[in-house]
Amino acid sequence: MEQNNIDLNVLEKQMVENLKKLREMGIEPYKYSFSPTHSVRELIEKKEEFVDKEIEISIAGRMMSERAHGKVMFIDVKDEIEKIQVYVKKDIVGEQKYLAAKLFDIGDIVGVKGKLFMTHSGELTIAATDIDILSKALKPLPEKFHGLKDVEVRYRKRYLDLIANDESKLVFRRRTEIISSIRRFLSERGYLEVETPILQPIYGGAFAQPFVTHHNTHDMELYLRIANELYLKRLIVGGINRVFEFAKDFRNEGIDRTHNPEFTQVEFYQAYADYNDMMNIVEEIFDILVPGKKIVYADKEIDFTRPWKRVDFFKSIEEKTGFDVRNKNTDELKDIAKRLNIDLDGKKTYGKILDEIFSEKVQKDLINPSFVINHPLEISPLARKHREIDGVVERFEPIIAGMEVGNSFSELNDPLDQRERFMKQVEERQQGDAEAFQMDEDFIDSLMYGMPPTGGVGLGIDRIVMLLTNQHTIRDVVLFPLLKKEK
RNA sequence: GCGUCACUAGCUCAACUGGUAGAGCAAUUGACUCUUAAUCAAUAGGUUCGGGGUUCGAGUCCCCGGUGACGCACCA
Repeated sequence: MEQNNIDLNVLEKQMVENLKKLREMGIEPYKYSFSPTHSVRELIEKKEEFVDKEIEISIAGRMMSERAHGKVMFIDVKDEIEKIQVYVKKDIVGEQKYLAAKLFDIGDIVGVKGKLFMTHSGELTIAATDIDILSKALKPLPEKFHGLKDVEVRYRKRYLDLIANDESKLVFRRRTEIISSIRRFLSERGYLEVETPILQPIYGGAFAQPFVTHHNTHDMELYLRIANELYLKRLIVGGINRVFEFAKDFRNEGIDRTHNPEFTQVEFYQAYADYNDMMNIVEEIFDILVPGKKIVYADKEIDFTRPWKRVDFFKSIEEKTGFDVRNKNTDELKDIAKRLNIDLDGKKTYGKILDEIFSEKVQKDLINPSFVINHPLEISPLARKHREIDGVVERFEPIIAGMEVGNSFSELNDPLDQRERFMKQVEERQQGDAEAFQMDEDFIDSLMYGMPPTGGVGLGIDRIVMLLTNQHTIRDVVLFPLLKKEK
């Protein structure tokens, strides 16, 4: 304790000093509980019921600022986002309480009892009959006017960001509302919410490198899931005909504006549906999320009016570039990419080159919500072959503001075809593609018992929240984004 | 992983081509019984991210390291 004091700066010393003085006055600065009669928001909403009435109300919250005037002081108390002014008058609360209140610091958690009135300047205010400290702060808050701007501190100490920046708190409230809306939508349509393993002995369902961990008792390697697709499909086999899960997935990859190593997806599967049905459902979900149809994201207006544009993978490339990239081999694709001035850098595989051409020439310009449909078979090992077009699968990706926000297929339910696709993946893995799939015999086994025709969708929650809150980095919609260790 | 830029008081920011590190808020003391970015007067607060170097002299220039932001790569 004594040693710690050496590190304290002047402000912190002062706050510890105030704590001691309060204890000397017989006031315990860390109370066990307090029962506010109202939230500040309730008082603001129902002020007519209370102003100038003989009704004693109480609130609790954090002291955000203080204006002392001799024998009177004004304190702003904030409980969630809403703030209310408290009028503390020596004549009303008494000498002892007033002296104690003077020892409170900005940042302290206080409980206030009193009656509501309007000041001469028209501000809703509690005339305190009693004010008590509930929890003493020992470090000063960020400055009141400019707030907290240092992005590193905002991410490392999110609590300070939430205290100082209301916009930040609103983003996270909105995030929860979005998740609740989607959950309600799916539940109302008869989808069963389930939980599937995060620790998986074989990972799959997406192209990504996993985080690896170890179970001591069984002495086995486990992977943090990169997707939950293969488990949800097992449940479809089991006769849970509509199923969904909000899942934290983990991918051992780089971090940028749209990628955090752990992120949230909702995946949902519906038996007897195909990808056309699933496109309609995705549109319906956004009907609910964007009731006004239009939003502004990064200064661009985005119109969610249905139906969204369908953009055929190969046709759109041909329209944009004049090149038909179907049925080309890897070398031919490389040549086309070169002629289109696309820098392929490290990209070598067939799928990666195709995807790069698509991203550069088509996807970037898809601002209004669009479904990219009918992807190449080679890059879609879990999607079933298109019913009419050769070489492509029944798959779509919703693209909004140029950003991929999901992925969906008519699910491959032919176990023999699935085994072949896995074999191809295993070959690519052997050729050094670290993101290729592992063989999953247990999953194929489940398909052998018969999976109904099924449509499945995965939606990236973080990116959807970014869009709907106009945030331009995933870190601003994830409460505790991954950062390096300090020091 | 690579490149560019940033890091100064608790917070938000200054400090010209190298020349005594400053302001506002927050804090302390005093005045003030309807203030609200309260006001007035005074006081205190710094390992300029860390380490090394160049120099008479480094917040400023050079090197190494740390953390972050942005871009690139990875994430088909």
